[in-house]
Amino acid sequence: MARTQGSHSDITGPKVRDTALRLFAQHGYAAVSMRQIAREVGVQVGALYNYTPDKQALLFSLLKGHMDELLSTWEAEPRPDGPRDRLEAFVRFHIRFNLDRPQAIFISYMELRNLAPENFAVIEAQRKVYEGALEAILRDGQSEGVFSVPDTRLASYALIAMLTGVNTWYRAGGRLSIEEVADIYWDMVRKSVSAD
Amino acid sequence: MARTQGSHSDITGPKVRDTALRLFAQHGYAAVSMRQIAREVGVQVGALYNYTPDKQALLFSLLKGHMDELLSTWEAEPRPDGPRDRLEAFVRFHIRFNLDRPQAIFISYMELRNLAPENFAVIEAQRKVYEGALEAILRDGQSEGVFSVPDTRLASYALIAMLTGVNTWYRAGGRLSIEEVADIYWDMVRKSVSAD
DNA sequence: GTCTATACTGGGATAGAC
DNA sequence: GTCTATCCCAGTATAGAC
Repeated sequence: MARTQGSHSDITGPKVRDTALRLFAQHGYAAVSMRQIAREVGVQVGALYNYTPDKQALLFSLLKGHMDELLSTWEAEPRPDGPRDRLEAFVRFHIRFNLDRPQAIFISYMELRNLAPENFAVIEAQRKVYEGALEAILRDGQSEGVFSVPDTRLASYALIAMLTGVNTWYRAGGRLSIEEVADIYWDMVRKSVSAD
Repeated sequence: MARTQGSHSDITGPKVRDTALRLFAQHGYAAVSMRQIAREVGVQVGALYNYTPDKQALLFSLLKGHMDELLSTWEAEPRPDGPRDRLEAFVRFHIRFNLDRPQAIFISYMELRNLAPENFAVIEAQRKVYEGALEAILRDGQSEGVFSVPDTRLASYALIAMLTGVNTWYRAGGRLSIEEVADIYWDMVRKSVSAD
């Protein structure tokens, strides 16, 4: 049946989020106006406020949705036995997950400072949970004698930064597939913690 | 002798740059207004335009000055013999240089997209020169058999990201000195390329 | 749910007096 | 070199008709 003319909440809603994500990633939250989002969605500015109370809530919703997905996807991953295989699983998961959603990753790193303090606290706590998973793997491996890491905290920071950096240069259709990239990074990570 | 009242170009000029650097790093280029800069400098808005033709030129000037300093300081560093020692020198230089000027480093990574295209091209070219220095070291070490790196290009990206990541967590007065941090990172870097 | 119209605030930049 | 005043445009957000 035909809908009431002008009623498109199931189309416009996602479109607002997709457009905002794309524009925030491209130009930055502060540089993107609600007018611009509306224009690219194909509605008038006022209509946006049916989908978000304000611009800040839109940013927070995008980041929160992304972090929720990151944590739940990671927790649903198979959990191999032993720190060595778990580290490899983390490396491959992180690269794959990040390269699959470059825009969300980008704003998750770039737009943290544009979150209101209470929103920032929520995202920051989720980030710590995720990074804590890596540090736990390193700690286990260290105490089991499978890894040799001078400082597990620093090592987790170093490895996260290294892995996340893939997004700054990787372009789909380049000379390497995601799997090949993951192989190369895993080789460096493995050696850096003296595994195997 | 007393200067003409209200004439402070030698004080105000640097103050404008310092203030802009600090505010851009803290809130982001797009989120900072010329009015805000003027307020914190202690002048009226109109006075700012004695020191920069516009806001964009102010950002570019900060980034350009930073990149110039990076390249000239690196080129003035002692250049040890052999890829292994040159890599160590690069690692320690990068960490020290970056931790010494966190704000400039921060905007150099975050505000690239807010540069006008012609300005972006200039900064990007300088960045490639710097990163090329690391890749050259890796290539030399690989061909001399001192390193084992599956892909020197990727390895240079990976290492740069890892080293630059120090700035996201390091705080002066924390439990580790800059030298201790550099020791730990050098240990991981060295192992990741199978040196020694 | 979307539109048009508008309130209100703040943006970058300039002119001209001192 | 700085100030005051101002131009012009854009921002977020809301009200009320359809």
